[in-house]
Amino acid sequence: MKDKLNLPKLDKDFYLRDVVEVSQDLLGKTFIRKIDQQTLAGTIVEVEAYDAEDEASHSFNGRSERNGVMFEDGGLLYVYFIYGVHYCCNIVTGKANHAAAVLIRAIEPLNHFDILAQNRFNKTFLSDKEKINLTNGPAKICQAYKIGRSDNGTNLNGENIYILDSSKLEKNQIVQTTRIGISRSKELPWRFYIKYNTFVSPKR
DNA sequence: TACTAGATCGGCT
DNA sequence: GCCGATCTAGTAG
Repeated sequence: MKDKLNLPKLDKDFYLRDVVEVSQDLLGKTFIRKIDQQTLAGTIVEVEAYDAEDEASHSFNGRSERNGVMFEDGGLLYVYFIYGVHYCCNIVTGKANHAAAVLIRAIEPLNHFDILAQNRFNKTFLSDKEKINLTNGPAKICQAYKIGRSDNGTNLNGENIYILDSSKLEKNQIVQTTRIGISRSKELPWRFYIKYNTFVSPKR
């Protein structure tokens, strides 16, 4: 566990690549969120890619106040607010003006379960169902790890939020499917998750 | 287990 | 006005 947190950060070049490549390579990597003097860590277990020429992407209709971060160089956090209730968190990829990002859909917590539980359910003793429900969806992650509007645009080479490098998963550990919860470009197979992982989001 | 509604903001036509 | 890269609680079966 300690060892796992001492790995180097992913460098900027990692993020400057094609969004579908980056999304798959993010699976199994360790996400770090420092807040209130604590280092919260979790493994990325489910992602979706959203590309520039992709009708389901927020960037499809051009740059705006909201999606501006997507048009920057890769390696930034894009946080958006949706349904009047939830935040979702993305990793910006590719070079500037190629607006693409990876939606982080599920994380397997590695430490500080009590803090995550407090953030999500306002209590620290959870049922088995609640334990799974901590971080098995994009908005749940943001609630558990306290990611919100003010984190939009955070540079992942900084000290606040970043992702650690580790060896790439084998292809046979990754499942590829269509994306969830969208109405356009439903046919694109750009959702990826770690096979058999308990924290992959439930089907809707 | 399966479906449905409600929450409730802000971006965009 | 409309509706969304969601989640939860409720009801019915």
